[in-house]
Amino acid sequence: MATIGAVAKQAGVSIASVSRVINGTAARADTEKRVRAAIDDLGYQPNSAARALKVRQSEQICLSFDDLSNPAYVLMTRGVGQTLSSSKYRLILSSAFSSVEEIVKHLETMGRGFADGLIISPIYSDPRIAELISQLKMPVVLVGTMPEGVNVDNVYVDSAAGLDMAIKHLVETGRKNIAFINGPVATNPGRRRKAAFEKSMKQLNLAFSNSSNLQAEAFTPEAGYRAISEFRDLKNFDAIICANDQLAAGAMKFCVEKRVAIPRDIALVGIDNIDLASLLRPTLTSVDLRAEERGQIAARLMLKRLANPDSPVKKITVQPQLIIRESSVA
Amino acid sequence: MATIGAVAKQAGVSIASVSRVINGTAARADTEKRVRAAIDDLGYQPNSAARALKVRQSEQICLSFDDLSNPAYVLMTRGVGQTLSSSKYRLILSSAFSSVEEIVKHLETMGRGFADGLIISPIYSDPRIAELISQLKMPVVLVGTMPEGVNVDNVYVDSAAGLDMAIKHLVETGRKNIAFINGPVATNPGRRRKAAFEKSMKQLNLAFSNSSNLQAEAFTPEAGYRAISEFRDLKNFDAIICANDQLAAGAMKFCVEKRVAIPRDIALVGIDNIDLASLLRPTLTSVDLRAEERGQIAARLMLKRLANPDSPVKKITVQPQLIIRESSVA
DNA sequence: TTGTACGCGTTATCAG
DNA sequence: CTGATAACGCGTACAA
Repeated sequence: MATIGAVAKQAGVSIASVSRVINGTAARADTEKRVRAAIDDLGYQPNSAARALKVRQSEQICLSFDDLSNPAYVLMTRGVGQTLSSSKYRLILSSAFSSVEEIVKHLETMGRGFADGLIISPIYSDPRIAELISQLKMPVVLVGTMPEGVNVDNVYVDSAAGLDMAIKHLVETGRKNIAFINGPVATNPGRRRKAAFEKSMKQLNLAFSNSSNLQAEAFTPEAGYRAISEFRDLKNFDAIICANDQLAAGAMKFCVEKRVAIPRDIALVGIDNIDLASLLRPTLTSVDLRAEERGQIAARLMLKRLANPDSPVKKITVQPQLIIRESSVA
Repeated sequence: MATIGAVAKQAGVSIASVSRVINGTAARADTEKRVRAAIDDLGYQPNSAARALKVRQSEQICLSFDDLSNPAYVLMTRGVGQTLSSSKYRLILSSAFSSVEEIVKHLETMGRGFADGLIISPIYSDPRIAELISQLKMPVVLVGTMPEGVNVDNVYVDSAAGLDMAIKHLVETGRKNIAFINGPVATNPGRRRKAAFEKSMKQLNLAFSNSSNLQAEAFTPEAGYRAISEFRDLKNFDAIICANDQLAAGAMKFCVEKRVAIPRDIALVGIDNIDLASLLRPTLTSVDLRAEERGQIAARLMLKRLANPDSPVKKITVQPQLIIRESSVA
């Protein structure tokens, strides 16, 4: 590979001049022209390792989350990727964190400086994670619930409000007995959605019990299918809210098989509004948590922070939106 | 951030010794112990830019493809990510290539050395792309159809065989008039699937014409919906094959709305076997192109090539599998 | 405006 | 087995 030295020789100038041309510092017109010609000629590309070593910047941003099999994270990744693609930063992806240990290990490697910033959406809460994030020397944008004691840029979606919208919508359309199929309550979303559900139900004076509140073992369709099959009697309910669309898809599948009519017998509402929601039959009413938009916002926050490291920490809250489809209205 | 020098001072040894301990070269037991203690103490992490500069390796692998909104690529990304996560390599993602220009630009930046290898799945064929890939100094694994004149590791799925399986399955289950909804024929998959469809149809002596061969403007459900609505009369057909599951989902939606019964009036078959296929109603018969597995294989090929740069070029062919579901059998 | 020379943090060579 | 030291390729004082 051609180095800056080779370009300098070819152009008959010093390496300093080549560097200046590349980095846009002043240079005489004809110098610049010769340098550019040499660069083209040799197909020169600045070595990123050398550059990174010198300027202490990798031009890379790391995006970390639990798992790419969740379409909501795919949407987020798309948002981040889109925004980053018009910047100088590359996207490095780090997913598949099945345990707190793995996140901790990953966070520790951040010290190597291979990324200038970290956008992270941790599914688990753990003091170690919070501690490590706080100690990172690089900018961090956290997507999701901020752990205790962490103070970084944050993009947050008010999923409680979303759940509330869903419940109110169901009540307004005449439903009275609402069940909830949650994901693992060991996760942040699981815990938060459980709390939000119970709060809204109480506020609206709606009855609910442990038996109307199921916990699936994952945020997947299969888990949703298994979860709904554990209800003693579906006839006790006229509506089910699922903690995400994938769970809802599984639940819907079960209903179809058991000839439970949706929405006539039971209304079904999901969360996330992934593409799937409009392809199911009946189409699925869902609370749009704007994952792609959150990804874009997170990336923009990161770019701003990188450009201006000392600006005050920002928290951006995204409002969910209820997308009403066939699964909840006759 | 602590440097290797700081560790050396703290441990009372030379930086060379620290380096040796880190890289596992011989060292006396007590030297090693002191160095390790110092490393722990200072929370030292080797700087990856400096290391990359010296050893000419970035420990990063770049995965490039068209677009993350296609679930098949998400599967592939998962496969690659999984395999890479148990290696020392990081995954850098480069998607959203809407034009040949962008791919060319991206390929040119590869010369910067920020990645040790490139796994690429180009949706477009272009001589410039082929040329650039051939000239890259780094290992490349190509997922998909090899362009003319390119000679790199390749993982290939015999989608023609898959299409053939689908057609035979339809014929065996009594279908006679088979239509094909293709994606953009400007793309590699589009072109190949068109050719494969026509070849299989001829071989089986099945009638088909231009009017039974539609071209959607993208590989999306919306495009599938619009495409199927352009058939003059659906009654002319008793089966439709779609170039991917997303197109099929759109087509299915249209059929549901128009009260065309699937599979009674029309059988529907998709390609890719993404999660969606088993969630649709009716569930969708689909040709599994094993995207996730191809991702794993591609990553493994890359790791092998990196470990052994001079081994002969490999081509691994993956066999598709027809997953029969409700949309094609009564 | 241009060129020389140094240093970024590592690894690897070569004497001891 | 260890320590001093020369690269790796680039950016930038500083001097011209």
